[in-house]
Amino acid sequence: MASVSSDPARSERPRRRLGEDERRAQIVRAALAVVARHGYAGASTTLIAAEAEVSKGLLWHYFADKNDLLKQAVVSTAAAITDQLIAELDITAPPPEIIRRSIHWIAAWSIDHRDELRAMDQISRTQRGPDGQPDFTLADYEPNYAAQEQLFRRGQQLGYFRQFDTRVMAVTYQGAIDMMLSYADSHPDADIEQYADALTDIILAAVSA
Amino acid sequence: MASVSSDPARSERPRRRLGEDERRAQIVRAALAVVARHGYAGASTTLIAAEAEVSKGLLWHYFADKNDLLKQAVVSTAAAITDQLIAELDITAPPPEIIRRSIHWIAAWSIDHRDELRAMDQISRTQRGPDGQPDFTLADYEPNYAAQEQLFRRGQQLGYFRQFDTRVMAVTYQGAIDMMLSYADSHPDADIEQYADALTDIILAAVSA
Amino acid sequence: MASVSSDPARSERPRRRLGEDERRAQIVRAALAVVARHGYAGASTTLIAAEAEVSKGLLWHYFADKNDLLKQAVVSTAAAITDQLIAELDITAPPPEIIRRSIHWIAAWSIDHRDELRAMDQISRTQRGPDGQPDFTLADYEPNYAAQEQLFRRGQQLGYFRQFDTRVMAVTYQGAIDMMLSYADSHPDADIEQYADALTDIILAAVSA
Amino acid sequence: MASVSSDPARSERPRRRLGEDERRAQIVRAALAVVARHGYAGASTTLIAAEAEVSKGLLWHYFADKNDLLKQAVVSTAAAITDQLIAELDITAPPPEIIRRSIHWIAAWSIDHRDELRAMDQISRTQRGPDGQPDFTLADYEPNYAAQEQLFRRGQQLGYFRQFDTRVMAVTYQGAIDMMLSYADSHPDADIEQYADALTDIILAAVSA
DNA sequence: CATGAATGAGCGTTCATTCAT
DNA sequence: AATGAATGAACGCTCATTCAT
Repeated sequence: MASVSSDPARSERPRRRLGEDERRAQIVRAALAVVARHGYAGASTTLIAAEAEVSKGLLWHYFADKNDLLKQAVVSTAAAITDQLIAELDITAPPPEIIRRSIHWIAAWSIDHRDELRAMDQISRTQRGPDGQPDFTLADYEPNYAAQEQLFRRGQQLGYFRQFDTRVMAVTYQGAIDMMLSYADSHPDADIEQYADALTDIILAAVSA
Repeated sequence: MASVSSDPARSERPRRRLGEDERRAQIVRAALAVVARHGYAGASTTLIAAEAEVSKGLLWHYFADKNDLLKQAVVSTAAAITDQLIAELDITAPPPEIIRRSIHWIAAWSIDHRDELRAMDQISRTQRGPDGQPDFTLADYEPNYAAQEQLFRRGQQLGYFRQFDTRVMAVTYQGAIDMMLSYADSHPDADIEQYADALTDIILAAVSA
Repeated sequence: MASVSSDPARSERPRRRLGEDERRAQIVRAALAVVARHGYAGASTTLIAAEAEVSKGLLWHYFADKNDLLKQAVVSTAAAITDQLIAELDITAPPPEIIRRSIHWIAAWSIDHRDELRAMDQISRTQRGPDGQPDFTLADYEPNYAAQEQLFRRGQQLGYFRQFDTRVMAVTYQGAIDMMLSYADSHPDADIEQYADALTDIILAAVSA
Repeated sequence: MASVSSDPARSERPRRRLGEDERRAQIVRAALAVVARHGYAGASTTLIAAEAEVSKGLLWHYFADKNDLLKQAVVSTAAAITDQLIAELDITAPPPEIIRRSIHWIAAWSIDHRDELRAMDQISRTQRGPDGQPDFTLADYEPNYAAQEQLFRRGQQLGYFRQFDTRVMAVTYQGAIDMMLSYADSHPDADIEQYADALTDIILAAVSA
């Protein structure tokens, strides 16, 4: 999914003439790769351009500035992930089952996307605008929280779940998922499937009637 | 907050001489304040020195370099917090009670220490050494995890808690606390006492027999 | 010597684009000029960039760091000088004649290149690497010594010169040349042609059969 | 000659109460040692004060500034060397014999004083005043040159030496001595006695009738 | 007299951004 | 459209010098 495949004569510089969207995607991919490898502070535009095999100046053709590039990298990739998860999920299934499957799907998905996750985490936590204010806040999670709350409320209405504060539960749920990913990232030998099982058990115990 | 009183028209401050520990503490405080306000990337030594009302060069009198300063800021402040919490807690109380009190104590404590928390979070998540590796990792949380696991196991032995994976629960618990603090930070109008109540309810539901 | 001609009232220069080699040469020239004028310790990158009429940052486009710049300045200039001298010399002439001509050629040449000489001398004697060891040592003179020794031995074989320690003589010869240049540098009114005559007399007296 | 000998209770800080001259000498010795070890650029006042086991501020009690300290270090040490050499020499001996003995005495002396020599060389070649002009020039060698010229002229009058330019010869002679010391410094395995023999031979060949 | 904490100017270097080509 | 040479502001850090103690 990440590398070029349709390039027969790959000698020297192939004189790419890509459409605008492919170029943007290529640069975004490079940016995340560099942030994952060198950290937010180490991700210079020089490095990103080199990783994308593109000249430095071209970055400013496609993005207003470095902040804009990294912001778009996070936003577009996060949207893609959410889309994938939703496509994967059977939203008519019982809420406990949806939760179980979500946790496991994310756990499995994260194995092949550690770098993107690491990079997005770094950027969203570190980046600030010229005014010094964070570019990303918990407010950006609102859509996720809302969707999650909706699921919890449906579970409550259907009698699967007991009464609890759905807002706090949604926030806690996101935190639990993030911790699972961080934990898997920093404990490469841990069995993430097993972690997902244990976490599912805990979450369901917290919410079940 | 400025200390000059007897020389309003002089531009030079009178060069105070402080004991080593007070100066270190003063600089550490300034560093955390600046990181909280401007973010990790925006926290320049120039800004930190200005915040501490001290000349820039003095920072290197007390700290080997900027990394060292920020590392010590996190470590020393974290130790102070843990000490306070432990002193506050009655470890002979029933485990569910300990959890309830811990959550509420941290929630209350955080109100007066938002900046320190924000700054410590930023630094510990962002800072990397000269080799590019993070200065702080989840491994630094190990002591916390271990203590928390011990509490959960005691609760299980005493029959308060059901059987569950204490390691995953400990990680999830830390994540839930962090999210509470982040949430309170980004929703200044939210009632954190109420949040703490709801979170206690959820956590205890997850672990209780 | 300033190159702007068509915009006298503008403070910004028009950003010239030069070939790599010209720029390097320009910067090297500026570096030697600044070292000659302000000494090694006084030769800051700020001054060098200003002398080259170039932005400070450009230095790091062409040289790894300041040490690299000054090292290359010495090496490339020394190579150019040696090439010139060799091209000038008739190596089939009798050794005494070669010595006479060398001394006079260098004496004459030095008149127009005082600054380069002064600067190269300073740099080669002063500069140290990050490990604290000198960047240049007498070992770098070995090729010169070897060539000079060869000349003396040829003179001995041909019967022009008496027997003497060619190594010590080569070292002494280089020292005598250096002193001539230093003397000329610090006594601008002295007649260097005459000095060269007197030195030739002394050297030939020392070696002749 | 360099270290303290009359200090019975050397515990902690002996609370030295030295006369002004001893203090100056102590600091001068430390300065030369540090310059020899770390080079001119690496010789900070902090290092020098530490080497002298004296507080940093004390340096400004005894010397106007760092330049003054190093200048005095060179001047006073050079004077001491000259005094020693003169005391050692029998100035009534035949000039060729004086030259022979001088060269050998300096060669022998240098073995035990490499560090002083290295340091003095560095300082005298590198140091510049606030105006950018060298603190030491060949003009400072004038007394040496004058004395040396006098010796040569006496040799000429007595018939030992042929006619030659005594000024150029004096300059060359000093250069030859300096090269011997540099050579010995950078070739620790070379036999300096033998070098001195060979150099004497060359010098005498250059001047003898 | 002696100390070393404190200062501040200046350093070498990095890097996002611009713009001549 | 695309390049990368060139810019300049800001950075972390050093160190001779000062001065409160």
